[in-house]
Amino acid sequence: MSPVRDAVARKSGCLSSRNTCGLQSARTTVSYDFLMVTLRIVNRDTHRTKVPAPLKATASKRSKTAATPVVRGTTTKKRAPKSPKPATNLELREDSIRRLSEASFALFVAKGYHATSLDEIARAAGLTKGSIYFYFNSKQRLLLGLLEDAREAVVSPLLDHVHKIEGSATDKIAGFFRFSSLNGIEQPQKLLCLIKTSIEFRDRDDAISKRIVEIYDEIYSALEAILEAGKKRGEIASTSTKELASMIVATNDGMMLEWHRRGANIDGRKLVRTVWTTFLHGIEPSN
Amino acid sequence: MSPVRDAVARKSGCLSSRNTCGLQSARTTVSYDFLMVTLRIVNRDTHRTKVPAPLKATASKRSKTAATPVVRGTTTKKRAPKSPKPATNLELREDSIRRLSEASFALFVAKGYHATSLDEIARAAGLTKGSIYFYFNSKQRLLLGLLEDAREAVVSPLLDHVHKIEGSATDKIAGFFRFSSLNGIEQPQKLLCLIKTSIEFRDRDDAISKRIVEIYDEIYSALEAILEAGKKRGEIASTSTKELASMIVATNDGMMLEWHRRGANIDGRKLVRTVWTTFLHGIEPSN
Amino acid sequence: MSPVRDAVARKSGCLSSRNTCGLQSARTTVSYDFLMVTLRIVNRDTHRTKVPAPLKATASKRSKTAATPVVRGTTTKKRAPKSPKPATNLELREDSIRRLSEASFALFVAKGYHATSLDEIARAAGLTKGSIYFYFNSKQRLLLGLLEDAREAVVSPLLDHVHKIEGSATDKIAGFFRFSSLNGIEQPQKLLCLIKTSIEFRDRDDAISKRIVEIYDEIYSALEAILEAGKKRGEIASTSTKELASMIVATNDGMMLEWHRRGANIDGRKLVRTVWTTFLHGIEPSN
Amino acid sequence: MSPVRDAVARKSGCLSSRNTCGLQSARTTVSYDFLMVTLRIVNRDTHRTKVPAPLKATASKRSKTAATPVVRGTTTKKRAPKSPKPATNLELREDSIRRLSEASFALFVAKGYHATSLDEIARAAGLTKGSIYFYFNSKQRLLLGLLEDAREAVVSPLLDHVHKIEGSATDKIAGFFRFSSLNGIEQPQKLLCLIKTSIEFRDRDDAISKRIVEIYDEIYSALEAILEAGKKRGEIASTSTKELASMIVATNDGMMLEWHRRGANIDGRKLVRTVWTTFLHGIEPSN
DNA sequence: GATGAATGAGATTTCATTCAT
DNA sequence: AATGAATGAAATCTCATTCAT
Repeated sequence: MSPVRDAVARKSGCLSSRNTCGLQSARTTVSYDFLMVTLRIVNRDTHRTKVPAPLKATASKRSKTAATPVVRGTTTKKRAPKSPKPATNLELREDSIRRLSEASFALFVAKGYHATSLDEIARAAGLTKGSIYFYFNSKQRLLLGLLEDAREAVVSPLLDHVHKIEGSATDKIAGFFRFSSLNGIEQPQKLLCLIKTSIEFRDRDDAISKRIVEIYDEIYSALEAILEAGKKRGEIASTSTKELASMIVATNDGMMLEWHRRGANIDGRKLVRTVWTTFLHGIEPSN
Repeated sequence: MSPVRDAVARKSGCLSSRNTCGLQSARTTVSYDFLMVTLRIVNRDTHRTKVPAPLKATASKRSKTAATPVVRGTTTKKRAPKSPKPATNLELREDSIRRLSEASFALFVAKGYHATSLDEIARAAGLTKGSIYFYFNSKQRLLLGLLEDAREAVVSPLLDHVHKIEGSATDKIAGFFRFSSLNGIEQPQKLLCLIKTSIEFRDRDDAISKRIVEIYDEIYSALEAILEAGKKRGEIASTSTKELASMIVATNDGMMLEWHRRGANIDGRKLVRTVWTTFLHGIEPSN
Repeated sequence: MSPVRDAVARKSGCLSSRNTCGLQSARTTVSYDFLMVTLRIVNRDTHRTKVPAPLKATASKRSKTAATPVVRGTTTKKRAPKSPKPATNLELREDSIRRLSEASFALFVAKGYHATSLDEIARAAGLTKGSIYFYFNSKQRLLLGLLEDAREAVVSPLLDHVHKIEGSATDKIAGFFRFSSLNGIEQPQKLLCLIKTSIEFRDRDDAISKRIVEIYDEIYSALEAILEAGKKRGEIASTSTKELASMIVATNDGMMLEWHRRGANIDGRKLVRTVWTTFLHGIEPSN
Repeated sequence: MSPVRDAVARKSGCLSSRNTCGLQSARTTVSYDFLMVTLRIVNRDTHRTKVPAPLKATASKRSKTAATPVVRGTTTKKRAPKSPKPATNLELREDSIRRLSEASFALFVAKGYHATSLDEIARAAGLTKGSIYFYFNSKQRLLLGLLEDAREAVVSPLLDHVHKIEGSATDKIAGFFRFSSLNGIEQPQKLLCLIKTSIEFRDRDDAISKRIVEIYDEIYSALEAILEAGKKRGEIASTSTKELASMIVATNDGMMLEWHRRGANIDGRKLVRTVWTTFLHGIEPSN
């Protein structure tokens, strides 16, 4: 998609599971960092967080309505630049887009698209409503942009990963599930945005619904291809492919949503393990 | 809740999965009645099926552009009664409440709470916004009422059913899952409303969130009790109880949502079977 | 068109050229009442103006933002009912629609469509923005409604009148011009709204442009039919019919706009006479 | 006004009626060059026609969705120069001003002042909003500048021309009308801008209204002087001078607007002829 | 019991304007 | 000379809610 978005997408990969703009309650944070990968990322972020709004050259002129960015403690009116360098236009641009994207991801995931106002997003991003329209052109396009981000950051890597797996169909499915759930626990924002949006925009006839259907169809297609091949090789019992693919997606999404729902009450890592085990061996494993 | 609500709530359990206000596409109807259990439920429903004139025919006295100064003057003020009998006040009352509840369920499931306006609901019910305020007191209370309905029609029977099952913990869990999924496929409206609402209202601090947490906690408690007992008897490997309970809920909800998402593209019955099998035996069943 | 609008349209015929919601400056008032017809109408209006907000039963609950209706001097918060009777819903409806229509006509004529905000209209009508959306569904539809009003109150009577004229084509054209200009001077609001809108929405591709083109085409068609018939009978020199029709419209509209532009600086009656004479005999009449 | 503006204003008289930024549809182009006078004017224009690459080709470096994070990065920062010569600063300056003026004229005429955004203008001119503020200081000043342009290019020559006419008052009036209408058909942009603006800004109290009143007063004064003199010499029937002047302006403006309204549906040349004839001899010429 | 009128708070969107670079 | 980021005020529009009838 757009190179700019691309540029940002790549960077925003480092959106730590911690960096939830203060919008996700503390409890969820608990279970985020149980995996190696997480640590690295959290570290990257942390070391960036040390930078305490060092150089105010970047700042936006006035942000009267723009309450201080939620993320940062310092209540400077000027937005705290994430990068210490004197911001060029391009940096400014990317920074703003990232702020807006992050805030949107966090809020859309926490409250849903319809229940989130652009004012909230702008405030959380330390910018104004106008800036949202400057970068994205409407609330809808904003979400479409996020979906693209999510697709590139979550779906594509997943399908790429699965594609590279060698072995039986079962291996591939297990690999799919493993990769997806670990990634989901690790980088929940984007995956959750995708899942929640797919639920909120079911059965509509707008651009968002269409894009979501396309994205999910990519996943279904990949899974069905694997299953079909597996059937031909006798690795998979010949149940209905479509429903099998749906079952996989259902388990994955259900797990993410459950984790999201219960927040700190459960341990994401353990939940993943439990679902895994069941998924592979059923609830009567001893059998 | 409001006493009125309550009185009606118990009855409205008979909200047939068919009578979806024309809001759910035809596809779902296909897969509803494929299981024995269905029949029983359908029967419950059927005995009220004297009621002819489904909503569609009655509904929307006025067009979409309702309030515009459009021709309307002489439209019949009285709505066509659903039941042919001379309507007593009580019947009128119950009829109106049922219409509103049905319309709300259908729309909240289809579009979500925030994206559904009271106008839409009133229109779909063949009444006016005012009547919603007459029976329920606000949009929030309306949803709370539906949640109560759903709890009584879906959750209570499920837990009752599970409670009566004799056998190992695994048997009970399997029974839970079986009952829930069949019921869910059969009477999706209420269960879906519960699930979708639980996602839309995650992490809030309002009456709705609280009630949902309570309802889900009932389920978690029941499951955890079963699991704990099973562990003591050595029927369940001693993994974390909480996460095990969550896994069960996740699988169940994920399946419902997936079915909801894919609509006519998959066969609900087959999906349930597939999820079942996997749930019991894992994806490597031939083993 | 819609009976409601119809009902209102018929009444608002008595929208005196004086009753300009205080939005047209005093000067224009000067030249309005120079014709017999005017006098009658002005009288009708005047006698209604005596009614000094007699019964406040009608009133709107609260009109905090709704500044007191511009037209009336008394600064009662409640809107002053134009008719003394206890307002039924229908009366309320018609009254509100009339208020909004009148205010819109006045403001659209005075400032143009784009430069007029709905807030201004609501304020001038003594209602709120919301009520505009209750009766009309958007700013665009509001204007479309006004155009319909104008067509029914101005264009249709004009064409009817011309149709009844017996005599030569020249007689008919003269009759057209006479009727239109007298009416225009008498009831300028609607005709001016039509003319100004036709200029403001030239060359667009929206519903308004289309409707205007249709309305003007009615006029062109009627004129061209007359001219063609006249040519056949040798009453009209065989110049191009289309341009001849356009010339007639141009003279008429130009005169209205000029009167509108110069306001109190010129005498509408005299202007009409002058244009008439020139139109019939040219600027070298002594010849 | 700004001296810059002034300097350029005089030159920009050569804004050809053809070079309408692609914003005026083809039809108008058809009827432009049908009169002798045209040729002279076109010639004036032509000698500047070395300038290749009309706006169309150059314009809009960026697409309509300008500010979205869309691919753009490497677009040439520098606009393609209209003149091939190595642009000095002064040339650049004049070129930019001309682009902006042309785009503004075209858009203000096509859509009106209020309905045209600075973004549209900038886009049509191949520049950015900022540049408008660099050269003009606000949207209002931009229009004031255009009005000055129009006055100098349209009104002054007209009055000069009329002043030089020798003969009776009738001759002068006829000359006024002839010159104005031919010029108007030839160079419609500026005259139309004047006329349309005079309608859009009627009755206001801002700088634009005032300037327009002044400009029109110049015309009225000139006409009234002629008429008064004519009356004294008995060449003009002693009707009211003011209304006579208004009639002349009304006919002229009405004709221009009608031509503007009907676009390709009528032949401007024929319309002018028809209006002329009627203006001189009335609709009963055979008499 | 139910309606339809009306409101006001807040949502999305537009846009003239400012300013650092 | 000109850009592009950003703003804030105001515009259009939506919608839950109130209330007289």
